[in-house]
Amino acid sequence: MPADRGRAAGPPTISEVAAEAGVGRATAARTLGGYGYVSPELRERVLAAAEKLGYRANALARSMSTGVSHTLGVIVADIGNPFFAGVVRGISDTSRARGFDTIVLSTYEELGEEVAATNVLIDKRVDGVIIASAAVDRTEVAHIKAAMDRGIPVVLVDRAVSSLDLDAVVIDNRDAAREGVEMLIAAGHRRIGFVWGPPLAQAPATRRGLLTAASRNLWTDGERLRGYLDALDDARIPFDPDLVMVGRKTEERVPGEVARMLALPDRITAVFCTETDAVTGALRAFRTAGLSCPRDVALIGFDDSSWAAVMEPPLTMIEQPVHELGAKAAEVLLDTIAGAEPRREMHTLRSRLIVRSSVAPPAGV
Amino acid sequence: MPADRGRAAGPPTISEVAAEAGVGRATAARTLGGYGYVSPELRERVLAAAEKLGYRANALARSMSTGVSHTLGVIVADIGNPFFAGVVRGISDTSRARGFDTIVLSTYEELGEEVAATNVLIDKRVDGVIIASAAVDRTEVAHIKAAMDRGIPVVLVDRAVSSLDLDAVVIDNRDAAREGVEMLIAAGHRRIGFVWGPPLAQAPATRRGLLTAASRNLWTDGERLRGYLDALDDARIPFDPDLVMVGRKTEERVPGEVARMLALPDRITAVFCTETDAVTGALRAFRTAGLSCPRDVALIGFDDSSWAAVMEPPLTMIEQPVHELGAKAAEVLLDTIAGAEPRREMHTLRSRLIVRSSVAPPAGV
DNA sequence: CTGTTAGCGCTTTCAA
DNA sequence: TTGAAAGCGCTAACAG
Repeated sequence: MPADRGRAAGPPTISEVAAEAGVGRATAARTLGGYGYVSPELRERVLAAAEKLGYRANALARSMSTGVSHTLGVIVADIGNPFFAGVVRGISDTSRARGFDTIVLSTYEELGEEVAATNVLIDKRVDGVIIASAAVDRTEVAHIKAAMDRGIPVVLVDRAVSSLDLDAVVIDNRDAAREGVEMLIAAGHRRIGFVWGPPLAQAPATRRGLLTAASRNLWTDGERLRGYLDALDDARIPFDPDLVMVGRKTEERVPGEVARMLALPDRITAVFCTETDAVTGALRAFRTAGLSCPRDVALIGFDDSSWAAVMEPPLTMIEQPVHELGAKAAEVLLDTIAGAEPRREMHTLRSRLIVRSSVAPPAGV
Repeated sequence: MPADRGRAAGPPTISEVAAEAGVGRATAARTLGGYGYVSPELRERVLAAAEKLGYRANALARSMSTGVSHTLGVIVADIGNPFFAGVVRGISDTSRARGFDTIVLSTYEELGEEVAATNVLIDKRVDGVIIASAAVDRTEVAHIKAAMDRGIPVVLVDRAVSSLDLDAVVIDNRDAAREGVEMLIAAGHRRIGFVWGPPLAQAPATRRGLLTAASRNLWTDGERLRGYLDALDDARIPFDPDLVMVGRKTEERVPGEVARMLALPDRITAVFCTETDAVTGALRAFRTAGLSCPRDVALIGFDDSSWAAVMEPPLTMIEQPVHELGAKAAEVLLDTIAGAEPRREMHTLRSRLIVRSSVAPPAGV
C-alpha cells in the first residue's frame, strides 16, 4: 500500500523518494537506477523510502534521457497464426532473458498496416525491430529503410526480402517443399496438386510465368514453388500449370480449387499444401468428392499442429522450428543492438518432415 | 530520404523542424501535434520542413509531457492459444479504431510472469490494462490492486476474479458447459467424463471437495464444473468423482486420464472437454483404446477451430465469441479512460454450441 | 496567431 | 561519495 504522499498527483517520482529519504535527487536516482556509488547507509534509506512510497521507475522518462528503451518491436502477419505465435514466443523468451521487453504488432498481411506498425515502433523508440515483412518490391520497403535510416537495427524473420541487405532468419523453404514433393513422387504420384499462395488474379499458364509471379511475391512462396519444381524436374515429371492453385489460401477458396484439380480428366492423386489452413481446405474437398485419404488422394502440408496427429488419417506434415526461428532472430538483433557489426546474411534453419499416414501410393499402383 | 541535417545526432526533433521552417518551436509543435491555431502559411512551411527532415514525433516525449500514452496493455495466458489470439485481435481492432496502440504480454499461466507483466505495463505508463488473470485468491491480486491504486483503469476479460470489484467481460461458461452436457444426456449418455482444468495434485473424492477446489481455482473452470453438475442434477444422474479429470490439460496427461475412464467397469460413453487441447488428447485416447467416435464414445469440447470441422467425425464444439469478447473489453476500458465512471459489473457474452457429428447415442441404446 | 518559457521524470556531467 | 543543475523532446500556459 503506498503511503499518503500528501497531495501528490500521479505515481511517486524519484524526487519524492529523495525527499522522503532526505537525500539529493541524484543519490536516489543512483541507487534506484543501480548505477554509480552510494554509501550503504544512504542506500538503505533510499530503498526504504522507495518501498514505502511504492516507487516504480518511469520507463518513459528513463528512455527519454538514456535514449534507449530496452524494448524490441516485432511485426508479423498474424499473431493468431500458430506459426507466428511460436516465432513470437521464441523472440520474447530470448529477449526477456536479455532484459528486453517486446511489443508485437500484427499486419494481417496488409502492407499499409505494416507501414503503420513500423511507424508506431519508430515513434515509441524501440531499440530494434524484427519483421516478417509482406514487402517484396523495392517500392514497398520504404518504411523499413526509414527505420534503418534512423539507426534502428532491423532483422527479417521467416520472409527474406531481396531488395533489403539485412540479416534474415528463415527456414529452408525450398528444400522443405522439395522433400515433401519427393516423398509423394517416391510413393508413385505424378499428378501432384500444389496449393500455392500468391494472391494473383489468374494463374500464369506457363512455368516461366509462374516463376515471374513468384519473384514478385512473398519470398517464402517463391521458394516453395521452386522446391516443387525441383522435385518434379529431378523425377522428369512434366510441369502442368493446371495443377497449381494460386490466390489467397483462404478456407473458402481452397476446397474449390482442389475440387477442380480432382475433377481433371487426368486428375491429381496427391496434394501438397504450402500452408496449414490450406490443409483443412483440401480435406474438405476430399470429403465432398467422396475421396478417402490416403487411399484415393495423398496429402502433405506445411506446419504441423496438434490436430494433424489426431486426424483420420494422421497427417504427414512439415514442421518448422518456430521457436528457434524467433530465438535466433532475437539473438541476431540483440547482438547488433549491443554493438556487433551486422553480418547481413541469411540464417537458414532446418525444417522437418513428420511422416504419418496421409501418403500412400496412388490407386492402381 | 531525410536530408542532411548537419551533424544532428539522432532522429530529427521538433526544434530542428522549427529551425528549418524558420518558426518558433511552439508553432512547429502546434502544427505537427495538431492542436492550437497556426496560419496556413506557416503551417505549410512547417509541414514541408518536417517532410524534408523525415520528422516523426517522439511518442515518449509526448507521453512524458501529456501524461497519457494512448496505449493499452493486455495480459493473457498465451497469445499462441487461438482463443486468446482472437480476443487480442478484438481488443486491438477496437482500440486502434479509437486511436490506441496495444502492447500484449503472455504469462503462460504463471502468476510470477503476470506480476512482471503488470509492472512492465505500469512502468511504460499505459493508459489502461485488460487482463485475463490467473489470480484467484485475495492474496494473489496485489499487482492488480497496485495498478488500480496508481489510477490505471483495469478490466478483466475471460476470467472474472471474485476478490476484485472490476468490470469483467466474460462468456456464459456455466450455461455453455451445461448445454453441452445436456446434449450428451439427451442423446442417452449417463456416464460422462469431464476433462477439467485445475492443476490439483489429486482429484477430490466428493462433490463438495470438487466445488471447494473450484472456488480456489480459475473462475472459468469453476463455472464449467458447475455447468456440468447442473446438467447432471437436472437429469438426476448421480455424480461420480471418478469421471472428472483434474490437473493441467496437457497433451500428455489427458490421454491417460481419458483412457482410465474408458477402462472403468462402468465405463464412460461420452467425454466433455473444457479446453481444445484436451479434445485432441481425448481423441488420442479413443484411438489407442480402439474406440470409434461417435459410435463408441461421444465427444464435445470447448473452443471451435477450423480443424474440428474436418475431423472424422466432424466435432461438435462450443464456440466462444472471441473477437467480441476482446472488443467489448476494449470498449469498456476505453470508455473508462475517456472518463466514464466504471460500472464494475460482469458483462456476459453468449457462446454457441456448434452441432456436428461427434455425438450419437451410446452403444446399446 | 506566434514565440518564450517552464516543466514532465529521469540520467548525467560537474563541482563540492 | 553526494548534490546541483542541465538536458532528453515534447506540450502547455502565458505573453505579446
